[in-house]
Amino acid sequence: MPMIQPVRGTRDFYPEDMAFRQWLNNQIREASTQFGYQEFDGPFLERLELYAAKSGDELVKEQSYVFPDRSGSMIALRPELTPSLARMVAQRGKGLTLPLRWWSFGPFWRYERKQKGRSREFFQWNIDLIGVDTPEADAELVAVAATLFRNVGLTADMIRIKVNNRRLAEKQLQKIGIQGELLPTTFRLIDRQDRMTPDAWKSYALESGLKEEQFTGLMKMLKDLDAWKTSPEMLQYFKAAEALGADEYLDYDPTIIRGLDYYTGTVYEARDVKGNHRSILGGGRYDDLVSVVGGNPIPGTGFAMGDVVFGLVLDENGIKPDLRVSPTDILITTFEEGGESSSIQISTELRDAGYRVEWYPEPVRLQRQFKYADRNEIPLVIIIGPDEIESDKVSLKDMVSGEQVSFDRSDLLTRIRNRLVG
RNA sequence: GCGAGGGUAGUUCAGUGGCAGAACGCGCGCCUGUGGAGCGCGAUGUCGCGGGUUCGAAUCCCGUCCCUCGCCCCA
Repeated sequence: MPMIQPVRGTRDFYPEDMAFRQWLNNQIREASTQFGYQEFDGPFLERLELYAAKSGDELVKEQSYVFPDRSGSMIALRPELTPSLARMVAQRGKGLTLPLRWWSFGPFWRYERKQKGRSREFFQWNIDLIGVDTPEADAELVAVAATLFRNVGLTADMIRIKVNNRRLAEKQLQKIGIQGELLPTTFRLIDRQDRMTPDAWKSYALESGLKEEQFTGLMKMLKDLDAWKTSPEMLQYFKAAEALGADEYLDYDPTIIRGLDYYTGTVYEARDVKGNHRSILGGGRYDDLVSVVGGNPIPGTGFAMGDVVFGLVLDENGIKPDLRVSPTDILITTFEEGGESSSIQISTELRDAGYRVEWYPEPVRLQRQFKYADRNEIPLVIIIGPDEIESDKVSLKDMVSGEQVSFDRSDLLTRIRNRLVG
């Protein structure tokens, strides 16, 4: 029988992969909770309409896994979390004590062509601050991200967070006569600049309805790295970021505008400095999302970070953690067959004392058993063979130092507790 | 949906018409109850699948499936 293919775009998590996923989850939990954020999660399945309400065109029509359930309702595997969050907030309505600081780490699905940094099934960290519309709130989110980066060893010369503000951009565009219907078009245009050649981009701009002088104005605007100084909101934002210790990662970048329609203020994304990867995280302020799903308007700000690019960037910078896969503290060697062997008895005794213990499940050559302990980086090995049983002793080997001692079996727990032999 | 490159041992790959290979990993021995380093020995396999050309195909031709990378979109 031929091997059945895994579903395209999914990943198998072997123990070593699972160790990384769990490590990432822990790092995310650590950074989030340091700022008082509470963990939550939405369902993995949602009604399709929830996404149709906002995320709009591409994400819903082209990239969602959609299927009818047995009652005929159209169901989607969640492609993002923000609409669920908005729904959950709207549902509880006034019962919630604002502001809300919520975070989540879980799986998402997008039906797209697999490529570097992108898979169809991926994990994402979402974190949001809801109920406040101050620049300080936006700055806090970036500070949480910066905390994670620092904790895992990603320094400011490895990655940058590029920030802009849509209200500022709107104001600037207004000055060159771009407003109304031309505004979203121009945002999309800005978003695509780095993916097109200058010539192609220019003709795309003119086709989109920009006049020649507006195009020139736009070019000038995208090169003005001081424009943020004209925005009180951004001045306040950068000041807060500095107080929060996050400014070392931050750059103002007028070309950052972001594709999603619901952003209203601050927008940002983190990229690796070398530019070898897609964005590590992206987010911003959305001030009327909750009302879209039927609640009272509540402002919010937050971002999402995918696990795939994050892992690639850690790897490239040589700071991906070397994680131990086996949880075992102590391996008990086995010499004899039979259910009542001393090996099993000792393993139970040590487990009752709170240690993580495994016994070698068959009496193979000792060499194999030690090799097994070595490969799994098990720090301690107990040898209990005919010699030990006859003299009522136990031998203990420290796999790191290589030292081995023999002592009375009755001393076992004390000797283990003291760990280092001698 | 469009474009490019691939598929040979567990893994990474070499092999372009004539015996199916290397490295790493794995197993065994040196070492009768002791891992990591070294040396020696050993096992690897539907050459993605189907068809065709040929005395002979991993190699050439046709078809097909799958993987990777890019475009689109995005974490």
